[in-house]
Amino acid sequence: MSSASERPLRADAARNRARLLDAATEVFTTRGVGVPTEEIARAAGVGIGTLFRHFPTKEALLEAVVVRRLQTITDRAARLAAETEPAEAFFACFRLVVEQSAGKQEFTRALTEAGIDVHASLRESSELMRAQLSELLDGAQRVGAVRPEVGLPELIALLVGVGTAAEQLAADPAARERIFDVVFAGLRPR
Amino acid sequence: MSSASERPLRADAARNRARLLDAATEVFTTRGVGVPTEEIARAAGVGIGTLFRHFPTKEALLEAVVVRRLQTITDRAARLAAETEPAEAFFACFRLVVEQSAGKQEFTRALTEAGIDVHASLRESSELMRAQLSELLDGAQRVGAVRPEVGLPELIALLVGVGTAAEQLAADPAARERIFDVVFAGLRPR
DNA sequence: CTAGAATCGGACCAGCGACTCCACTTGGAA
DNA sequence: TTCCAAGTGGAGTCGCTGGTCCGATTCTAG
Repeated sequence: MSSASERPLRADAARNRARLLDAATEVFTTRGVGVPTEEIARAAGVGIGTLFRHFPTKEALLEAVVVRRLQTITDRAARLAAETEPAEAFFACFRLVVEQSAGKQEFTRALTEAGIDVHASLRESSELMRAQLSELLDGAQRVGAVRPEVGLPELIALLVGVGTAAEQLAADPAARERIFDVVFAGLRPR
Repeated sequence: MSSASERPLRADAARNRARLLDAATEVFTTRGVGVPTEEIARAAGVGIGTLFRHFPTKEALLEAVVVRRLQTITDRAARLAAETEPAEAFFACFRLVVEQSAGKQEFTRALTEAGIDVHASLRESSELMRAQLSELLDGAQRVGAVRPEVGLPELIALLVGVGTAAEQLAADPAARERIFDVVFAGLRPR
């Protein structure tokens, strides 16, 4: 519905917008939200003026990046959920979410906010994500693959937490694997 | 040794220094590292000049706060380790560390850096903490209370991760308890 | 009690980074 | 091809924040 309200962008404008989003994703995720806006413009090969024409605020840009990322992940999760049986789908998605948000404090924070408060545009996509996660959790619990007393908030907290943990072990994949082992084992019923 | 090299502070100066540390701890942990230095001075009831006299840099102040916090935790952990048998000590310390660093991104980051790079003063106290943790882990593993394949880096990553997770569930102690349940269960051998 | 060394405090400075403005360029409809 | 609305870019504005300076204000030794 939002795209319906916008008149179509001129070809070059659309290209620049896309470039900005890509550059912002890259820069924000690798160097943190603290980087000057100008860096992003430079990385995208456009002027700062152009950046602010497309995104009225630095925050708006960040928001756009996060929304896009949330959507991507939700989509993949949905596909996984549809194609795999519940238990496997649940654990695969857990991995997916953690891996996709690895090294990305911003995204982590976005997830965090999913449980607290968000701007309108974020609200929608994070709601979708929550729904998807809830469904997966439900399925896995029904099949007895996950302890019944774990709720959605705990799942989200764990996702964020494991994401943080994994981030620290970026250099050591084997150790990261052990983190998954531990948490997955803990999630299963005794 | 560092206190030996300093001449004793004048009474009021010492008081102000302590106030600054307390205020900084409070403000940093509740509102993030981003708060203006001046706020801290105000919270401590001193002028900015005084703040910078005691801590030449904002970073130095943060460092002092973190060092103090690390020491406190390490001390408590050591006491726990001495007074309790290994398995219980390990899990109690896990809780202790997580709870003490809850809501404190700065401290979390400090712990993070414990695995990466740190300034000289931090290095010392974080090294002590690491040693303490290593000892606890070792004891618990020797007693068979924790999977043998979990190493110190994984433990630290988990501490940070669970800290992050717990932070999100600040409003819901029961849910937080479930996080501990899951992770502790996962840490135990099958 | 008093000198003067140690400390205080807040006006002031400098750099940085988000955002504005507008002269200039360009896509694409006619 | 022409024209102009849409779009561009980057110099400049502005507020904020870390950090300095120095006259005023305590402490405390003697």
